[in-house]
Amino acid sequence: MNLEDQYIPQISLDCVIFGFHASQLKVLVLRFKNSDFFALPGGFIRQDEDLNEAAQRVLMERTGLTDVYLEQFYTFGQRERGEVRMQREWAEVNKRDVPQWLEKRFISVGFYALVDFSKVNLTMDAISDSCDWIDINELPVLMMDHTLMVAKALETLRLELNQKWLVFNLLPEIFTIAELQKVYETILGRTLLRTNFQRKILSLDILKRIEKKYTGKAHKAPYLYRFNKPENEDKFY
Amino acid sequence: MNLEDQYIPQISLDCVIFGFHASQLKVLVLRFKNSDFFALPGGFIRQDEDLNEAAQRVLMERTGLTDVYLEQFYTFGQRERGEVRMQREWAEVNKRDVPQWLEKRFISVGFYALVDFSKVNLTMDAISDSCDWIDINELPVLMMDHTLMVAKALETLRLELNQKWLVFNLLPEIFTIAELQKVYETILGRTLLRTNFQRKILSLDILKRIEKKYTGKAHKAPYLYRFNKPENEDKFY
DNA sequence: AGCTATTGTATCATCTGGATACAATAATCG
DNA sequence: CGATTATTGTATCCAGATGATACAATAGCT
Repeated sequence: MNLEDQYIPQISLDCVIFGFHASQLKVLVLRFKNSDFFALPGGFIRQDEDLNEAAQRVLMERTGLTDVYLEQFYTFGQRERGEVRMQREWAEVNKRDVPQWLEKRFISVGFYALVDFSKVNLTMDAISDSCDWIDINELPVLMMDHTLMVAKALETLRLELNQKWLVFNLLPEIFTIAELQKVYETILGRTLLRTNFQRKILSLDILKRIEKKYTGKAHKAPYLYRFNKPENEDKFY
Repeated sequence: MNLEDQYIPQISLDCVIFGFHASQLKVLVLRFKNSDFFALPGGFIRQDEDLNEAAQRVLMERTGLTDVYLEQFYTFGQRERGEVRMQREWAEVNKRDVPQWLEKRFISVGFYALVDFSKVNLTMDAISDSCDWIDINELPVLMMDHTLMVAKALETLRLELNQKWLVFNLLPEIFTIAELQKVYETILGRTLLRTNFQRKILSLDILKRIEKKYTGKAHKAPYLYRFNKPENEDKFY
């Protein structure tokens, strides 16, 4: 069975995978073998597969992640997204032919994912030789329109931040309010007043207080919390 | 030149076109020749054409509309969107063969458009024999997943309503605050307090008061306004 | 034991939005 | 022709949310 029969031609998907670590918002970026080409993890859609399922599969195959918060944010359909040239350059470097199937123009559906950094166990695939978390403010130049994709994904994330309970996907099960606040601040790109943030978050009645945290630091220990999803999803903020 | 060379295979796009008239939010729906099949206006993407341009073109070709507020809202990639069956049924009714090209599974990018009802001059295409504005609450059963598309488009519209200056695309150049309020109410699906709506809208500093309206009605005449887009797009609501 | 950095909570002022009141006014009706 | 009616424009009161500041509690350090 050839590629054309197995996958839908001229459509791809790419994933902007967000993680949070050391007070920084990070994106998972692949580096192609024997090259300085960086790209987002992406893949194709099988003929007998739902688009959204394909995204889950691609994410799994290329990064080992499963059960991830994953959502479409935009479909990139520029005539000249740059793939062909880039693919060729990469193929030259690697002394391989680009399959004819890949020569054509592609339309790519962009997904963004939110993952718990601490749970990620990266697996490498055949073409990429490194796969790293990179601070959103220190991204290298990415292949094709992938830089635009990250920008657009972040924009969507900011917009949806206060519409859905997204942030908790970026945190471990248990966390402090200070950590939670840091996530908000990093995504929004601005600082928030600690006391008011605390009041607001607690008033939402979505956090379950667990116990005191042993910090080992020379100051009062904060409480630990767990996200407690409310039954009534209707109202928000 | 055959279809396969001209258009990207297995990708389509569909448009949910919103208009406002007689205090109702309406959607433009096509009815196929010799059938009871209703569908959204849609089309395909040329090999040498941007996705978003294709949407503008399709809109133009099928409805005569140009310069329209048009935006992606979701990409529909269910394995079984129902096209094949529906296409066949329609083809049978019309004693025509479905081109092989169309037999395959399609992924469709959904766009929504906001148009000034008063400016629309509908033109019919070859396959549809009627093209009507239908109240969003009185839609017939639509082909494939188009009913879902309308629902998702409306959801997006509601979300973006307070993020961007969308509503004014649905109104003529000049309007009263009462008319503006009616648009908000219809989209949001609930009534708003007149006095507070007026205060809020005027405080945003986006309306230019023109003159008094001669109504011919037995009561105080309202002012007319024009939308005055602010330079600073940053802050909103 | 006192110091320091941080946390948890209270409080005050300000802003925003819901609700009500009321004067202004353009036609119509008696 | 003045009273009536429906609607518009604006003011005001009140409750709840948010911004800003104050301060006591506390875990480890010196």
